[in-house]
Amino acid sequence: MVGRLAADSIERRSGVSLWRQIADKILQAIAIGDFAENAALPPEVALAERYGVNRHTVRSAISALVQEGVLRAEQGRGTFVRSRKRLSYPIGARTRFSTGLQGQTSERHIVLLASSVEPASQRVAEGLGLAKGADVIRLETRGEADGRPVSRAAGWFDARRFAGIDAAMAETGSITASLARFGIDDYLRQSTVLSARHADAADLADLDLQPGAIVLVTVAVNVTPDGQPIQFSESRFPAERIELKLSAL
Amino acid sequence: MVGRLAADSIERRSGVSLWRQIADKILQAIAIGDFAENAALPPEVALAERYGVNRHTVRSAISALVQEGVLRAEQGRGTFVRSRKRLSYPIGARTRFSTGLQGQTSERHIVLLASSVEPASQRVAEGLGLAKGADVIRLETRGEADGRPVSRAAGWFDARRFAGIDAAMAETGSITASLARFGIDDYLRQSTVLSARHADAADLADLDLQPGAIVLVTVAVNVTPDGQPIQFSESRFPAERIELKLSAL
DNA sequence: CAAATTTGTCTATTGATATAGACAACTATA
DNA sequence: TATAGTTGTCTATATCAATAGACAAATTTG
Repeated sequence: MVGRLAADSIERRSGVSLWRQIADKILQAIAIGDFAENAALPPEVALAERYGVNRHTVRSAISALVQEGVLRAEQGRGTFVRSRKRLSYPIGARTRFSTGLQGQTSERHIVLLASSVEPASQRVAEGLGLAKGADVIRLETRGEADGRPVSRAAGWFDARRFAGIDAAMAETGSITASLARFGIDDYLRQSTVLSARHADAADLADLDLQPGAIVLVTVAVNVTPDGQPIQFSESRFPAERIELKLSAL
Repeated sequence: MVGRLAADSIERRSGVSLWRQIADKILQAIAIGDFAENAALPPEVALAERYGVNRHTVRSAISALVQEGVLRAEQGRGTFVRSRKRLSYPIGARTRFSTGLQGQTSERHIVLLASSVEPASQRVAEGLGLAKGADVIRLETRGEADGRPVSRAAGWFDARRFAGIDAAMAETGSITASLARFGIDDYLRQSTVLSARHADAADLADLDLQPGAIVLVTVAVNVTPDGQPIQFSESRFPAERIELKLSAL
C-alpha cells in the first residue's frame, strides 16, 4: 500500500474493467510521488506481468491516461508522466478557494456558471436555519487552476439577506468579496461532511473527467463568527487531481 | 443531484459496467435518505426505463446489492431496503474511534490484527519527525460497528518511546487507553489528508467489500497538546458505509 | 550498422456485459 | 377467483473487455 506500483490486487468480474483499475493504480502511484514528472513508466510488458494481465490490457489503461493528458507515449522510447501530482486543497476553519491553492498553481479563479432563485429544499433549509421552501439564491460555480477544472460547487444563500449576490459574484469572481458587500468581513466553516462516489455524467462534463473517475463530495455550512449560517454548499472534486487537506483542526 | 434516484447520467464504455454504476446510484440514494429502511425500490422495469438500460442490467445491479446485504428481493412483492444509512464518522481535533460512532451503533470496537517493528519509510519518518529508517512500531487494526467492518488502519509509533504499545493495544483494544499507559492523557489531530480510490484486493478482504467499491483514505498525524508527534496513521473507510464529518474546525 | 528495446497495429478467439423477448412463479387486490 | 403487478428464469444475440500471437515502426545501445 505504501510505495511502488502496488504489485497486488486487480479484481476480475468486479464491474470495473481491468484497464480502468490499472489506470487508477498508475494515477495513484503518480499522486503518491512514485513517478516524478517526465519519469518513464515501466515498459508495457513489465506492467502486464506485474498485474498479471495481457499487454493489450495495459495498453488500454495507458491509452485512457494519454487521452486524459496524464501520460505521454513515445514509440520506441517509452511512456512518460506528463502531469503533476494532485493538488492539495485545504479545508479548515477559514476555507477559501483562491488562497487555498496558492503556491501550488500559477493561476486560479472561480467561474460563475449559473444562478437562480428557488425554494429551499429540506437539507438546504436545515443548513441555513430557514423554513423549508423559503427563497434561496443558488450559485453554480466552477473552480479552475492553471486552466483545469478542480472543483464544481453549488452554493445556497438566504435570498432576503443576500439579494444581488449573484451579480456581485459575477462581477468579483469571489465568494469572499461578494459576501464583503453584504457586510460579512469574516466567516467560518461550521461543518463539512465528506463522501466519495463514481462520477456521473454531470460530473464528467463539469469537471472534464473521463468516465469511471471518482469524485470527492463535500457538503458544508459557513457561518459568521457569531454562529449565524450564511452559506450552504455542495462541492465536487476530481479525486485524481485533488486531495483534501484538513488543516487548522 | 439533490434528491430522487438521479434520473440522468449513466456512462457507457467507461470501464465501469452499467450494473455497477446503477448499484452505486441506488446505494447513494439510500445513503441520502431517499429510501428509508424497508422501503420498496421502484420496480425493475421502472428503474430500467429511468436509466435507459435493459431490465436485466438493473437486475444485475440489484443482485449485487442483495449479495452485499443492502437490499432484499421478494418475488411477487418487490425489492426492499435492508440496511441503514451510512454511518457518520467525525474527524476533528480530538478524533477517537469509539466515541465517534456513539449513538449511531449499539456496539463498536477495534481489533488488533497484527503488529511489527520496522524501519520508518520516508513519509512515516516525516510525519513522526524521526530519521528515515528509525525503528517504528506498526499496528494494523480494524474498526467494527455492529459486527461490520467500518475502518482499516495502520498506525506507526516511535519504537523507542512506545515500546510495548502493541501489547497494550492487544489488551485494551483502544489506542487512547494504550497511549495513556505511556503518559499521554490527551492528544490532538494535527493534520489529515484525504483522498478516494477504487478498492483493491486488500481493501475488499479487509473491509468485506464487493469488487468495484470505493474507499476513502485518510493519512493523519496525531500530536501531544504541545505539538510533539506521537502517531502517524493511514486509514481506509468503505465509502458506501461511512461518511466523514469534519467537525470542531 | 546491427541488435535490443520499446511502442504501434493487425488478426483471431474467448468470456463478460448488455439487450431483447417470452414466460413462469409469486403476491396483492378488485 | 380472476387480474394486474412484481420478481425469477430461460434462450438468443450483439457488443465490449481481455487474451494471444505476430510483426511493423521508432529509438537507443553496443
